[in-house]
Amino acid sequence: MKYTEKLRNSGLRPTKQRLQICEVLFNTDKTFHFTINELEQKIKKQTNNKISLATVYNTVHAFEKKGYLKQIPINSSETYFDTNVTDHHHFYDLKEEKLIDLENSDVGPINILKKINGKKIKSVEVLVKLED
Amino acid sequence: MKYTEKLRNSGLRPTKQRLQICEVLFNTDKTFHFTINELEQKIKKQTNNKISLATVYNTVHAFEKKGYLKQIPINSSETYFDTNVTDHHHFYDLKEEKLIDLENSDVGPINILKKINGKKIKSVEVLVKLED
DNA sequence: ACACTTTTTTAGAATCATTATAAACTACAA
DNA sequence: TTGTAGTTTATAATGATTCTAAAAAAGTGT
Ligand SMILES: [Mn+2]
Ligand SMILES: [Mn+2]
Ligand SMILES: [Zn+2]
Ligand SMILES: [Zn+2]
Repeated sequence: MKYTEKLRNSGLRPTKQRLQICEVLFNTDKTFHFTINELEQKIKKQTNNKISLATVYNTVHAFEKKGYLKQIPINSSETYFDTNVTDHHHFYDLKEEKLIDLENSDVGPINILKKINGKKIKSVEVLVKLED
Repeated sequence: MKYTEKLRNSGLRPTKQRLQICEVLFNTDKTFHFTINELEQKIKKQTNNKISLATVYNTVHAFEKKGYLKQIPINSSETYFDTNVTDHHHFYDLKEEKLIDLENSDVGPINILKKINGKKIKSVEVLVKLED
């Protein structure tokens, strides 16, 4: 399996469930945004055996901690994740409740002038809300 | 009462509860960020009579709809609101779980180059995550 | 003040995403 | 193979938020 080593290198055992979730998440050219429930649906469609919801949560959080997924800060009843872990930004279509990638190159350079004592910047994320 | 007219102009009846919540939210020089539960605590401290949690939710959402409060998009188990409804951005201190205002003047102008067909930009918000 | 309508408040129940539990199962190495 | 730590799973618990429906308050007209 092509993800076995990746998992092992991260200190995660390459279980059947994790490998299947890897396939769904990463075995594609395009990155995408998803909620846990959307991911569960995808898993159901793309694989034969069912993975328990708890495992989906556990795995997504494990992958997030390892840096293979990113959580997107947005006010929604469900948490959104992103398989695109590069530095980038988002449109949020309020009507469709869908996220759209906004590359760094589509946003001018962002220069944060204010400094907070004893703290360093971990990330800078822009959320552009869209309406009709 | 100084908020009676403001409420009436918004089509909201100036009830005792709403006026008290106005005092807590707006009768101060400084704007601030809060969760519903933090607001409930504040109300308890600053007033004698208790306001039911449902009313706090109702009022906050009514005020948000009228533009007197803003919701801040952030991944937290509780929703954060802001009494500062001007265009501005935020630091989020991951350790302290606290928001800090970041004025537009502390961030260079943000130019969104990508356009989405049939949609217009409603807001552009920057979230800067801070770590130690 | 009174009668009438509409809005608001309220306690409690319901919802629902997420997390915790703890028992069964699995990976892996000694 | 045997032991152990890690993982999965069904299910329960949690907790923020929303819903419900009855009581209270506010507004309106007389
Ligand atoms: Mn999460
Ligand atoms: Mn809300
Ligand atoms: Zn993205
Ligand atoms: Zn603010």
